[in-house]
Order: sequence, then structure tokens, then C-alpha cells
Amino acid sequence: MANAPDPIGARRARLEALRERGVDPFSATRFEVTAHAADLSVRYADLTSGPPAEDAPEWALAGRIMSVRGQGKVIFADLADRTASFQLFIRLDNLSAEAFEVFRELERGDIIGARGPVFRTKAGELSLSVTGFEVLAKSLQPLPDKWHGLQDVEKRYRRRYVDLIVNRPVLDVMIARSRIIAEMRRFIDAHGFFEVETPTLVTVAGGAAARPFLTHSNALDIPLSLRIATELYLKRLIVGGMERVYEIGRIWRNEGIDRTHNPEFTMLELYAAFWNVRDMMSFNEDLMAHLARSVHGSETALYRGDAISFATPFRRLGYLEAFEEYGGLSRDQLLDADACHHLLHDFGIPESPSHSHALDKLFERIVEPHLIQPTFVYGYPVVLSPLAKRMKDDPLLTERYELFAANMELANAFTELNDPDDQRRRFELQAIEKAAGDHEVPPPDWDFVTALEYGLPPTAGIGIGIDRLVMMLTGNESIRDVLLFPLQRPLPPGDDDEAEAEEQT
RNA sequence: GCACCGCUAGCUCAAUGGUAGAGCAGUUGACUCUUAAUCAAUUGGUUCCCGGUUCAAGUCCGGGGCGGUGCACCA
Repeated sequence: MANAPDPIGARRARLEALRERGVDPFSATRFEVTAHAADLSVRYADLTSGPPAEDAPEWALAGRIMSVRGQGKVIFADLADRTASFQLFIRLDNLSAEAFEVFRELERGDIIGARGPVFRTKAGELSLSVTGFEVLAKSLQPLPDKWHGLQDVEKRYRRRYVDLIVNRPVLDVMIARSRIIAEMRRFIDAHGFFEVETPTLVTVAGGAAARPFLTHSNALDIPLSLRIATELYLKRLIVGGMERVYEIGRIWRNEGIDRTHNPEFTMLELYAAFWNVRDMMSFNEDLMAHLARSVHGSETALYRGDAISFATPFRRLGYLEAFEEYGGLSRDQLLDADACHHLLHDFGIPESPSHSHALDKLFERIVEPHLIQPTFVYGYPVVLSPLAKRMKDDPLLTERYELFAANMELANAFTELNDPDDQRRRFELQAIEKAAGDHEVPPPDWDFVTALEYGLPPTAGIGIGIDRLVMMLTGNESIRDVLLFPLQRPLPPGDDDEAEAEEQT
């Protein structure tokens, strides 16, 4: 213990050394930042090598020291802020001897603010010639390898903050996610929608087919679920006369976890009175194209080696036509429950508990693999769509589409069913499926039927999984890589971390 | 839930069943234009855990933990 190398102990010793020089790294409360690294790189892109001009303006940068290259009476350091990193040039001649000694006590990971003019070194690197600096926080933990960063996937998820520090592309993805959502709001707001917030704690988790998380209210002493969709509440607001509403919110589904599923995820749901599914389709493709352009920089996103073009208009493909085209299957085979189960057998797919389930499995197998470029698949069978309005000239199908790209479902939209009697019958039918063993079928929400009885205007609605959209636009193939803190099983007790028993000096 | 793969120093990775190693980080020193700085010296291990086989286990076997991928599940 006496001679064992101890990186954290060494850093604590450095902390004491700073304090002995009258610098307490944890006493600073603010620092006036006047520039970010990326801004300076652009502003001084054409600067030629040489010492800074007499009248060169001083800038103040703040961030984390990512590397230090000491060279006697000159020190080079890289300071990273949220935009990029920028080289600091510290020379004894430009500072007091005391300040220079303080800088020599700093190390990789520490957070400082630095002031000085920008110049370009002989080696051609744009740099801040430091005339003054403040220590803003000391890092007591050693950072991972400066070249390889943090590779261990598990550690990256569990300690995302370290991942963000040392793996710049991760920070870029998370910033892109933030911008995608912000840009989405801007676009939607510009079309006259109100953003609303509906309950996440509900007594009936409806609006989708999924198993909910269960919880309990102490005050009311009743069981509660976390919502699995926002749909039924948002449509109540259309009944209430809000006309155009949307919610970007967290949804919880107590189901499997894999590359494309996290138990909590973010969904946009949006409803517009007096629109039908065709109106929604064009709104949908305009939104996608806009996001791709403004956030991704181009209408084309590279995903799994495919160049996905979000240039409008997207391809339109009928649901039944798709089966005909890719599998040679007929309408009669698909819309008949018994024939459909035979098809499952023909394709070697395990038994399904219901007609709707069977259709989904078949679609997944036969059609989905072909949907690379953005495609609206429209005209879903009514058995698959308990909340969608039937087609006027084909009552077995609904005015519903799903948007696919790169074999992933990106959006689901339909003209909303507003006939309360039809809605009631479909809920009753679902109740039978639930009784037959389909766990994912939600319990009927009878108050929703009552709401429809007050009168829901013709309305189109859409749901877009934000996480998968971000995956698509940032080229990530795992949902965990677009979530800041994906759910991880907790480590066994004691395995958690070093339990630092050091107290004495 | 099932299958496969992974887990070795703070980080990235080595090690035909035969003394656990390297680079980076750390520590000490030198250096006034470096940028994976360089040079010299140097520290560092419950090989995820428990048990077994063996003269000998990081390595083989059994059980467990955590993670990743695939399948199942998830309209």
C-alpha cells in the first residue's frame, strides 16, 4: 500500500499541491467564456504562422485538458469544449513564474478557463497563447487511454459521462439527437400545432399492443401502469376542440431488450383535425426531408451501407400489393384467418395466437426485407388496426400507412376511427383475443369510447419513434448508441466500484 | 427464456496447460514550437466470482455474474 501506485492518490496529491500554492480548484463559481473552439478555428482559418499581433484580441476558452505536452519552459495542451478541442500554448515568458508553476501542476482531465490571443505555431497549429488562466475544477479520476478512448461497451453505457469526454463522436450523436428533436418541434409548431403533455401514469394502458410496467399509488391505493402510448389522450384533446396537438414524450413497454428496443423510448404522436391519412403522408415526408436536410446536412443518410434518400416524394406501396409483388400472395389468402395460418406453416414461421399476429409475421418475412428506400405502405387490414378508419370502398382495409426505410419502421399513421359504435365493437373483439392468450392486447378504454360519442372530427394521427429516427439519421445500428443512459442491469453489490477506504494522509 | 462470443494493470490489448507481458496513463528527471511530443529511469495484477481436473490453470471442466450479438418475444 505504501509504494503501490495509486492514480487517484497521485491526483489528490496534486490537488493538495495546488492548494499549497493558494489555488483551490473547487472554489471557482464562474468563468466568462467568450469563444468556443470550433468558432475560433473558423474565424482564424486563414491566419498565417507567427507570433500573435500586438493588437490581437484576447479570447477566453473553457473546457477540459485532454492532453499535455510539457517541454521545459513551454507547455502545449489541448483544451476540449463541447464544440471541439483547441491547442493552448503556455510559455514562461508570457506568464508570471508562479502561474507557470501552477500550470505545471495541472494534468489531463482538469477543467480550466484560459485567456489569450490566437496565433498559429511554427508547426501550423492554431493555438491560444495563454496570458492567464483559472483552474475551474480538478479531476481526481484518471481518464481512459488518450488514443483508444473507452472501448468497453458496458463501461461506455454505465459511465456515459466518461464516454462523452473521451469519445467525441458519441458527443456528436447526442448533440445531433438534441437538434433533431428541437428541429422537429420547430417544424411542427410552424404548422400550427400545440404541444401538450398527457398522463404517463394511467389506470388503463391503451393505444398500442404492449405489456406495461406496473406500479402503485399509495395515496389512492390503486394499481397504475406507465403509459404505452399517448394516442387515446391526444384524441380526447381533438374531441375537446384543440384541433392540432402533439406530444414528444417517453413511453414505457415492459418487453424484450435488443438492438432496436429499450424499455423506455421517446415517441412523437401528432393529431390533426380535418386531415386524412393522405394529408398526413405529405406532412410526414416533408418533415423527414426537412430533418434530414437541416440536421444531417443532406437528404441522403448512410445506413448499413445503404444510401437512404429522403428526397420527396417517397414511394407509395399498397399493403396487399406489397405481398403480391414480393411473395405472390393473394388478398383472399391474407384476409382469411385460416388461410393465413396455413401460410405461416408454408413459410416455416411458428404458430401465431391471432390473425393480426400472423399477418405481422408474414409481412416481416416477405415484405420488410425489400423496403430499403423510404416507402409508405398503405391500406392495412382492419384486423391489424383497431383504431383506424375503414376505407370507404374497401371496409376490410383501413386508411393507414407505415413508413419504412432501411428495413425499419419509422412511422405509423392513419385516419382515426371516429365511429364510437365501430370502436366499441373492435375493443370487444380485442377483449376476446386477450382472453385467447394474446398478452399484448390492451384492456378496453371505455371512457375513450364515450369521448368518441361526443364527436371526434375527421382526424389523422401519426406516431414516430424518435430513437429509430435518430439511429437512421446518425448511422447507428443500436438504440443504445442514441440513448444517453440505456437501461443496464445493476452490478452485484461490492462489484460496483472501488470502495476507497483511504482517509488518512 | 435459448444459443454463441467476450471479461487479464487506470485504458487498449498479448500470453502451444509450464515464472502474467507490452503500449498508453502514472511516478522521478531533462527539454522555450509540441501535437499519439521526445529522451532516461521507474511503479503497477483477487486474470469477473465459486468449485473441480492436474505435479502445474488466465488457459481445460461444472456452476454463477455482467455485457454484446443472434433467435424467441416485441403490430
